[in-house]
Amino acid sequence: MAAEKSTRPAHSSLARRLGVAIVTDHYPPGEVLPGEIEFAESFGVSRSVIREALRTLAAKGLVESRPKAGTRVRERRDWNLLDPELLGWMFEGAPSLPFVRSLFQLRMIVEPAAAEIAAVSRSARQLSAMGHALETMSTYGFANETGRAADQQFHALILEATGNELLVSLSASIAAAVHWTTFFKFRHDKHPRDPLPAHHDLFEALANADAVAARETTITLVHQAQLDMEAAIKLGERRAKDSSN
Amino acid sequence: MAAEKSTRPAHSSLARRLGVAIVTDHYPPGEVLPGEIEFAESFGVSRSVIREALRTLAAKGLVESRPKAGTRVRERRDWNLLDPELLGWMFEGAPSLPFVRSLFQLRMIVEPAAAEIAAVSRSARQLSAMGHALETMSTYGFANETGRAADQQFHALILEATGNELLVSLSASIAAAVHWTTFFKFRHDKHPRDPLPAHHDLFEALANADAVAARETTITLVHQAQLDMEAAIKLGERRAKDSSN
DNA sequence: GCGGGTCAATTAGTCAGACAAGATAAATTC
DNA sequence: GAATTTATCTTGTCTGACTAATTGACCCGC
Repeated sequence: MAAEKSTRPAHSSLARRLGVAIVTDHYPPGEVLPGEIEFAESFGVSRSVIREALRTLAAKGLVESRPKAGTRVRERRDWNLLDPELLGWMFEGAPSLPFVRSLFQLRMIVEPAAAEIAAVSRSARQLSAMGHALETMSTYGFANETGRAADQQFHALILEATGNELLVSLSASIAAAVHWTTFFKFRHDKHPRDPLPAHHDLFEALANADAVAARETTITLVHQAQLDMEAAIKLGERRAKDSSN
Repeated sequence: MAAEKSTRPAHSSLARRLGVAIVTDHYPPGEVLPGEIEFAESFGVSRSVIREALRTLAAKGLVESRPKAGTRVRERRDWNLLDPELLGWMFEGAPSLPFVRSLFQLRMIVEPAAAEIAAVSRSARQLSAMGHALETMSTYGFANETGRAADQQFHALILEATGNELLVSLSASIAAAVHWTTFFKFRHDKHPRDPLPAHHDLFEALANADAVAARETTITLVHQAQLDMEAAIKLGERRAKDSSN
């Protein structure tokens, strides 16, 4: 019934569908999925398709297949939660408050430290690219898709400036999740605090190669995002409760 | 020629083989892999096996398949470097110095922060489990497999004590890599500095709920591991150069 | 009655061959 | 020479069959 992705391989759509079903606890950990033949028929696809979808999920640590034992959902602690795709699936449903707090705690650890490093190792070229992204953000704002893209670009440039590819990878995962949280946020509340001034402060710190200021401004930036996010979640929960009563 | 895993699915072994080949730059980014039929024949397997292996790699961001265009290796920045399996593959060959430095920089960011959180939120039960792991480490040492397992257990408990599942996931990835670096280290140098005293200090800080001390001792712990690691790498490089001359 | 070993049933794993769909590159036409 | 059409090449999907491994039940011996 949902608008399926037009020209996307069936195994890919199916992997996504099953992945979302698993992370939303439709198939709880420990549960054994139906056998491949039966499972394939229930989705109207061939066994090959189901199997390739399961391989994708297995690669992300979601499931585990063994002959005779069948395919079972692995414990949540075994999931590769930092997989960008997996994080995206998490935000398909309404993310739980503890999970969002975990996410922001991680951001609060990683992003200030990254900004600190970037402040002393950023190149002039990267700095100018950041300036450009910042300008685009100022022009379009955060409600606009172009503006949000510029925001992500801005943060991606900071991470890239650290010269640490693991930090880049980690941030890419976080960014994937943040993209959804941002969308989620603006879906509920059209007017959160304006994050633009803080971005300008951060840019200035990076331009001045001021590591301490870069750390501080990033902390306020993330903290502000967290407040907006939590407010949006609580608002969403209140609305859900109202409509159910 | 290498001792293949005995009873492991062919698609899994193949995924590993191809994954290692890609991360060791045998198939550089941008390169188009041979067609599935040809590729399958060259490995003596059927198309299904090759396809499922490629799905696994695609799930980790290593490759990308499109009809007619073929399957090509994606740019390194698109890889999910924090995938535990992928990280393991990285350390199949000799890891590059910059990569190892990235890894330790990340550890230096995450682990002290995690220890700080764990110091105030660890339960009594977790604390006693840590004590037990520490004792096992003291008994068996780091050259022994049991001792190394206890070391990993010790650090896993700290992360678990943070109550942040994303940190747990991140650390699981790092631990996977550290497992290899430790192995790599002891393969070259039988007698690095003894990390046990630092572990005892960390345990004491956690027991006292002293966040600052937990952070500090973790920093020295990671720093020490980094020094040992870099020495081992340089020693390895020197030996490689000597034997090639 | 209980423990261990044996055997059969079930399920993932693998194989072969075929057709469909889509994208690229070549060929053709204007 | 450029745009359009055609050819073909590769992944995607399906079918149906066989293989192999694990599990769980059964049976035997203690």
